[in-house]
Amino acid sequence: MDHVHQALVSKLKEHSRLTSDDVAMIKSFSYSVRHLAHDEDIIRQGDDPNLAVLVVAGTVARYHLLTGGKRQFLSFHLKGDLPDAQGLFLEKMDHAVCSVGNATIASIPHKQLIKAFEQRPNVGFAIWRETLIDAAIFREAITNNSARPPTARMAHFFCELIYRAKATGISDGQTLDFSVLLPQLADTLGMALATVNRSLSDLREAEGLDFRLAKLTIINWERLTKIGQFDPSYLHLRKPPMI
Amino acid sequence: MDHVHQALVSKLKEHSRLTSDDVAMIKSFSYSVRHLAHDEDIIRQGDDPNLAVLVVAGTVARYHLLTGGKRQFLSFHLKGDLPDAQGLFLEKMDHAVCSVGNATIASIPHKQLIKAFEQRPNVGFAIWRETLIDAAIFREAITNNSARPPTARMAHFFCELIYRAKATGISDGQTLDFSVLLPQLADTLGMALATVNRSLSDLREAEGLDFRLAKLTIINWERLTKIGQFDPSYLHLRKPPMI
DNA sequence: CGAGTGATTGACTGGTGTCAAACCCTGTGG
DNA sequence: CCACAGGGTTTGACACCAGTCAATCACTCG
Repeated sequence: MDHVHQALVSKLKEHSRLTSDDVAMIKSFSYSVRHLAHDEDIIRQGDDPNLAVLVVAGTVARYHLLTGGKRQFLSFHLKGDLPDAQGLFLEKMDHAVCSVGNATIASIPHKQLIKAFEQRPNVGFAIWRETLIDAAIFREAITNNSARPPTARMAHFFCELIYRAKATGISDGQTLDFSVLLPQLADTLGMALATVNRSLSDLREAEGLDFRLAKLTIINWERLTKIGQFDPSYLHLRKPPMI
Repeated sequence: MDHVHQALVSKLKEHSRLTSDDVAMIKSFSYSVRHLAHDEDIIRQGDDPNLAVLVVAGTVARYHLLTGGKRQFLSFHLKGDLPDAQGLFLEKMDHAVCSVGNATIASIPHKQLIKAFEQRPNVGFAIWRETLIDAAIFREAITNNSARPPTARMAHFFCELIYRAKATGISDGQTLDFSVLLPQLADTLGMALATVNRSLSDLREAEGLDFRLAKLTIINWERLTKIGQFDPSYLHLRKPPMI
């Protein structure tokens, strides 16, 4: 099996059971690959795509474009994620998708996916579950950005990120390459650039984590989860990774 | 057709096309009805429900329970909504569901729904679409609570609410009974109670809306959408209502 | 070595949270 | 009929956190 299909199968297996027939169905998907530099738009707000994007390497983000040009980042996606699965059933994109750092994506025609869902409902249910976990992550983001003070908010954000990275096997749970810039972090967490810096140095001094030069390093996981009040149950993983 | 089935069919038709066979399938669902007073929990965080909740009348809310007892409200659901459709495919509830004011709900066994999806994929796709719109609403909430100042945030919140109410036919677009209390509004929008009051009186003075005694009144829709930067396209309705 | 990009720090301000008091309305009971 | 209690709302005073803006620093690349 090539690594594109493998990425998708592994991701779905994080939360769903797949039979060998299900896997065979997934293996039959055709796709085309594309490489991206930093901050390239993959899909724009208002588009009506007929391809589904699968992250193969690197990071991809979703964002709202606001009046005035400001962006609000909504989520970040790692290897195996389908950042625009919603495009399967909703005509117009209500947000955009872009690369964060160098990234590689594969595009799968919607038609093939829909046909697969009709033939093997279980494949559909797995991807449905994927989109539901997506929604759970959004809910957590609402809470994070609305109810937690800056430093806890920052801590929680990185807890989720490294936890998901560890679950998909692209991180050992200690370090992660994550080439987001600080102004983008500000547009993710709903805080000013100065506050991003202040909370990052808070977390450095508290010996929770260190984030600099696009490299995240966990110093003390216990402490970090405590600061960020991080409880991973909302990620609905069948086998939660140990960090 | 009784009004419970009708509520679900109408809701799904807001965004999806259903054949008469699809509708017949939905009509076959059995259910049980329950009446609720204000602020009763319907499902708790951590539950593993085997019934899906359908709002028949009144309002239902979802919320996160935080350490310390504070709540973060995530969304509000009106007639026809399935506030815990995610329970269909995710084992443990990562949030709770409760009533807001008097409400009536119907519960449909998961098994019946899953069987329906297998027999008629199109019914599954319609409910999948429903959950995707749910996710779109969450995304908008992230942006609203993270990127908009208090008054705009409040305006946007009520714009969405009355717009959705109008779409499902339970409001004329001018007034709506909505028995949320101000402290709950604060826990929804991520602001202090004092700020809730300040922005409500801002909107009153700006002649955008009036909200008092659990009754929402739109004074000037144009003005309100402008203040809240409200663009309803994220709700993905086939026939957007005119207000 | 200089330019450029991004990170960091500092001074300042204003908005938002906290807290407490006052208010309003409704329902109840003397 | 009025007094009172209670829940919910509204207002005010005040402190402080977080936003804005500008200057400085660090690093990379030409």
